[in-house]
Amino acid sequence: MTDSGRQIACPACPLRKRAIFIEAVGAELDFVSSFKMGELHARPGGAIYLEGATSPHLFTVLSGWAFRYKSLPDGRRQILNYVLPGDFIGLQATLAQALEHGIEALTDVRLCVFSRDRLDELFRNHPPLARNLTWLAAREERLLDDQLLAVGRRHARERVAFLLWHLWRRARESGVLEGGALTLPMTQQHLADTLGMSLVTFNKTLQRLRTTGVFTLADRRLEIHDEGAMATLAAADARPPERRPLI
Amino acid sequence: MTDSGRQIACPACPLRKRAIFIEAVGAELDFVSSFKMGELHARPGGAIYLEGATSPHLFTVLSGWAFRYKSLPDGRRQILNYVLPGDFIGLQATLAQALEHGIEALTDVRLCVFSRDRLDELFRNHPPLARNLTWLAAREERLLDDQLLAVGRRHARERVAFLLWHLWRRARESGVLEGGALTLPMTQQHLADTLGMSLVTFNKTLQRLRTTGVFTLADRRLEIHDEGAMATLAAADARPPERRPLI
DNA sequence: CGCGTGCTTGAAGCGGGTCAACAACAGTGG
DNA sequence: CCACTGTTGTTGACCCGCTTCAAGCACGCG
Repeated sequence: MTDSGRQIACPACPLRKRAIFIEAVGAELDFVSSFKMGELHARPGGAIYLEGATSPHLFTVLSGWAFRYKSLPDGRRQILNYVLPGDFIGLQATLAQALEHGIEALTDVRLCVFSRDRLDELFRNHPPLARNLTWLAAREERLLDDQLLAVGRRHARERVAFLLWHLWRRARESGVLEGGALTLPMTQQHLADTLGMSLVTFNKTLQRLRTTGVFTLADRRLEIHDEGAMATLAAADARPPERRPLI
Repeated sequence: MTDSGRQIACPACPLRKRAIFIEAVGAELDFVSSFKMGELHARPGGAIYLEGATSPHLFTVLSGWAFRYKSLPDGRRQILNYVLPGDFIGLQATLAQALEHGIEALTDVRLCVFSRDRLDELFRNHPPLARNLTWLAAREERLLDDQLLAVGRRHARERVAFLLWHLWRRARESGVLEGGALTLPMTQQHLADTLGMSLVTFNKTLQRLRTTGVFTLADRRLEIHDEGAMATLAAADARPPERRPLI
C-alpha cells in the first residue's frame, strides 16, 4: 500500500457523474473535500485493513475491487462481501477497537483516505452526510442479510447463480461493466470462500450451470444473457437498484 | 400486536440503569423522550415487521425476545439475528422501500415506537444521537459478519457451540440472565434455522456436545459452566463486551 | 382423553467435502 | 530458448456429514 501521486478533487470526482450516485450539494461537497486526507494505492493481494489490527482511517473506493473477509484460527476463510468503486469502508470498526475483519485488494485499488478523528465534526456540522453514512451502513447490512440467506439456505446451484448475478448487478451499478461483460478479478477459490463451499464443488456446480446457457463465463469474463432466468436459477428476486450517496 | 397501556418515560427507563448502556445526557434524553411515540406490545409468534411490507416505525426493544429473518419463496427460512432488550430495529429499511426481512416475537415483547419521519430532525439537531445510530448499525453489521463466518465456515459442532455461547453472552449483556441461567425462548427449529442446518442435525449435534459437560441445556434452560471451553468448542475468541448507546 | 407441538433417535441416501491428478498458462532463471 | 515452478482451472474417485424420512415419547391443553 503506497501513497499515490495524483489526487482527484471531490467535486471533480469521476464517480459523481454516475447516475447511481445521489448528487451532493455544495457545502457537503466542500466538507468531503476537506475531509479527504489523500489517496492510497493498494496492489493486488495487498491488505487495505488487516484482520485484528486498528486503523485510524476510513476509505472510499475510487477504482478497483477488494473483498472483506473474516477467518478462523486454522485458516478457514469466509469472504463477507466485495468492495467496488463508490463503496465506503471502515465504518464497522468502533473508534478504539481492533478491526474484526480484513480487507484485501483484488486489483489495483485507489482509495480516498479519511480520518476517523474528524467523524465527530461530520456528525456535528453536516447532518445530511451523517445520514448518508447511516444509510450506507444500512445498505451494507442488507447485503449481508442476503448473503447470509444464500450461504445458510440456498442449494449449491442457487448459491453460485446468486453470486454471479449479484456481482453482475453490483458491477453494473458501479459502472465497471465493459461492453456488456464483466471481467471478474477473483479466483474460483475466492468465490467458493464467499459461498461457504469448497473450491471443487464450486467448479463442478459452475460446470453444470454453464449448460443452461443463461450466462457465459470463460477466462473470467462473465456475461449474463438472461437476467430474469439467472434470478430464477438463484432463487432470488430483483429489486431495482437504488440511488445511493457517495461520501 | 396491540397498543400497551402503561408507558415508561425515557429518563426512568429501567434499561438505562444497566451498566452496558452508555448514559445519555439531558438534552438528548429529552429528545428521545419526545421522539418516542408510544409503546407496542407483541405476542409470541406475532409479527413486528412483515417481510416485504413497509413500516413507518422504528423500535427499541424494552423487554422480550424476537428474531430477524429472511426467507425464500419455497419457505426455507434463515434467521439472521436475535433481538434483545436495548436493541434498536428498523434502520435497515430505507425510507420508501419495503422491508426485506421480517421480525417476529418469540416472547411477549414490549417496544418503544419511534417515527421514521422524525429521523431528519434527529440528525439535524442531535449529532450525538445520530452517531449512536450509526454505531448501532455498525454493531449489527459486526454481528452479521460473525454469523456469516459461522454459517459459512464452521463445522456443525462449532456452529451449535457458537450459537449457544453467543446467545449466552448477549443475554448477559442485556441483563436477561436469571440466576446464572438463561431460559431460551426459541425452539430447536429456530436455532437450526439460525445456523443453516436441519433440525435433526442440530439436535444430534447438541446431544454430542452435551457429553462434554461444558454446558447444560435442559428444558430450554441453558447454563454455561466454562465459558473459555465453550469458546474453544465454538472456535471463537471472546472480546469483552462494549458499552453501547441506547436510543 | 385426544390432539398438537416440540424433542429425540434410528435408518437410508445424497450432496458436498477431501484427495488426487492433470492441463493450461505465466513468470523466472539458467 | 527452454526447463522449472507456481497458480488456476478442471475432472474423477471415494467418503463422510448432513439431510430427509420416519417413528416414538413427553408434555400441555381444550
